[in-house]
Amino acid sequence: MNDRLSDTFAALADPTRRAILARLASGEAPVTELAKPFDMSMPAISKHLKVLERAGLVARGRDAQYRPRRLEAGPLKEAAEWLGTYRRFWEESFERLDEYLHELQTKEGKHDRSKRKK
Amino acid sequence: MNDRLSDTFAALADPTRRAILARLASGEAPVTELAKPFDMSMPAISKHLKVLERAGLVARGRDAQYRPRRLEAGPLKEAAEWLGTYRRFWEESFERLDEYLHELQTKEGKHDRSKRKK
DNA sequence: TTTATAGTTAACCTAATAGTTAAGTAACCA
DNA sequence: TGGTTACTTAACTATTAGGTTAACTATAAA
Repeated sequence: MNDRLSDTFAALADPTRRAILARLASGEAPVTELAKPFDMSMPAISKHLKVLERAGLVARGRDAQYRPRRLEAGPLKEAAEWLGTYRRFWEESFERLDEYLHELQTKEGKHDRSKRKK
Repeated sequence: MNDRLSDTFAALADPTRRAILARLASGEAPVTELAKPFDMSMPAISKHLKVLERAGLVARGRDAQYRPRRLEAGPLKEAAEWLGTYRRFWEESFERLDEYLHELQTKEGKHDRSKRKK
């Protein structure tokens, strides 16, 4: 998995990492603070952060002994754009559902009452 | 990784699988056809398909000895919605870049020329 | 009834992931 | 100077992922 999109999706495929991003959405934070919500060792968090950094989703700052992380949205945008090319498929299914419901409504009572609930 | 979103992102984190989805976007297809573009054994493709199916991205039909796959967009929609909650971040960075460029333009030559390259 | 086509399952290998503990580095604080 | 806080790195372990070949199943076609 060497391409950008693969790295991004792989980074997002973990709830801990998504939670870290969610936290960073409300502002930059040092590692110890990012680690707080998780029942996990510091090195484990460090590794998750490294994954997020390699994917370009998170950047590392420095402030005294702190290494505050901040969100970098570029790769999220790319991922969203990739998904966007499939938008018509989920919109289509709504159209079909719509169509189906409409059909049910207009054909109401014409046949198959026996199988209708209540 | 047991949650839906993790399974979805994990499934998307592989270029072969994304290419399979892209192919399925232009209509359902049997496994042998899906396999054609790849220099990879059939069982490998079978495994990729299984990953896509477990994530709910692909459904399996049957027609004689064929097991045609089709795209299921539901999980793509969920993923897109998750990403959408971060939209303001990539829009914001454009705003900030814009702002910065504007600032550069209006403050041009006022200070710190010494540190400017070239 | 045999043969070919389409696909899956099993068994195996290697490399990467996700976690651990223990030890190291860097900056501040008394 | 010496301790404390905030990390990171190293070394290890267990599990999962992605690939292979070989063998199996199911349907069609001769």
